[in-house]
Amino acid sequence: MKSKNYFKEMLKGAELKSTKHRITILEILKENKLPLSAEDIYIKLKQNDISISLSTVYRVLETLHKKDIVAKVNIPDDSKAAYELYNNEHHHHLLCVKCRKILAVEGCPLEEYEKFLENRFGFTVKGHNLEVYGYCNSCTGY
Amino acid sequence: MKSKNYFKEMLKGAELKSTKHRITILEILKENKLPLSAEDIYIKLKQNDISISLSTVYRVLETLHKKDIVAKVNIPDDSKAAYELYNNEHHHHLLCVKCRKILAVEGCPLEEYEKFLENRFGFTVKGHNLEVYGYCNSCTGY
DNA sequence: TCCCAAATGGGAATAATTCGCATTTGCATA
DNA sequence: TATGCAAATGCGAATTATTCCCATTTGGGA
Repeated sequence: MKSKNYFKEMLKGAELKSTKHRITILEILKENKLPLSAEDIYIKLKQNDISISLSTVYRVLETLHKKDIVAKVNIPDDSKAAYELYNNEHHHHLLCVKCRKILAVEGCPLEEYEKFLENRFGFTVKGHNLEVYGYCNSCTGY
Repeated sequence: MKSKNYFKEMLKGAELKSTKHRITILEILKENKLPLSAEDIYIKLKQNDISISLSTVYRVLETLHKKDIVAKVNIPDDSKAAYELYNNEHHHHLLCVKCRKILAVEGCPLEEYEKFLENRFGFTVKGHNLEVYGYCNSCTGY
């Protein structure tokens, strides 16, 4: 129940009402380390007998994204958007193009690069999207 | 006219027929340093009085993408895919979230990181998507 | 030149996401 | 604690981007 209050504060800080749906979606995102699509979340909600509209799921995710509470992730060669909490530590994903498994890797190699961009181009970096793809451990060589 | 033959060879190497449409699309991509959407290309073709179907533009781009001739680029907060030639030097984009201008930056900060991923996780890196967003020179501070 | 697999045209179909509007709800204030 | 209203939601329709289907055309090898 701690996270519920935590999320309430988070929403208040973003000037958003804390609704049951928003908090539940945040909790689902928190439990899942990997990015989920709107539909993934919708299905999980239904499985927990929570009545919600798919539009609402989209709206909640988009709202939270605009407030920089959730990240919108583009998985290569996947037509739908995925979302995850900007919680834990900043990380990136390795996508296996064969088995489509996603591996999260803590840390970020871009800090220096972003400073370079600011100095060299006067560009104020706000964030970045980085997805690495290739063959995972099990799929290498096939 | 040189590039035409160059593209013919490129297509032959990829076991693709060299059709007028494919070559024209490659030439459009070559002339434009920045990523273009399927529709952008379609419009450019129409402006040059070239009759083509939008489906064909999509198909050509997707085919060239699968053969690693063109890159499929995800521009943050843009619903459509963009494409550019895997020609010139490997580079990345800075997207200004205010004026939506895109700046290409030569070079890549990820070579070391990819080696690290291979060693640490046994992941065979095939490629990556990196887009940096923020405020450009002119929009900083507003 | 002939042939056939591959490429294309064009409209219909699909998938993901957004919109419109009526209803409900969170929360600030009385 | 009750009230009012802006914000959030439900739900079906609309929109957008992309893919599919199938009849027709075309590139390029024999």
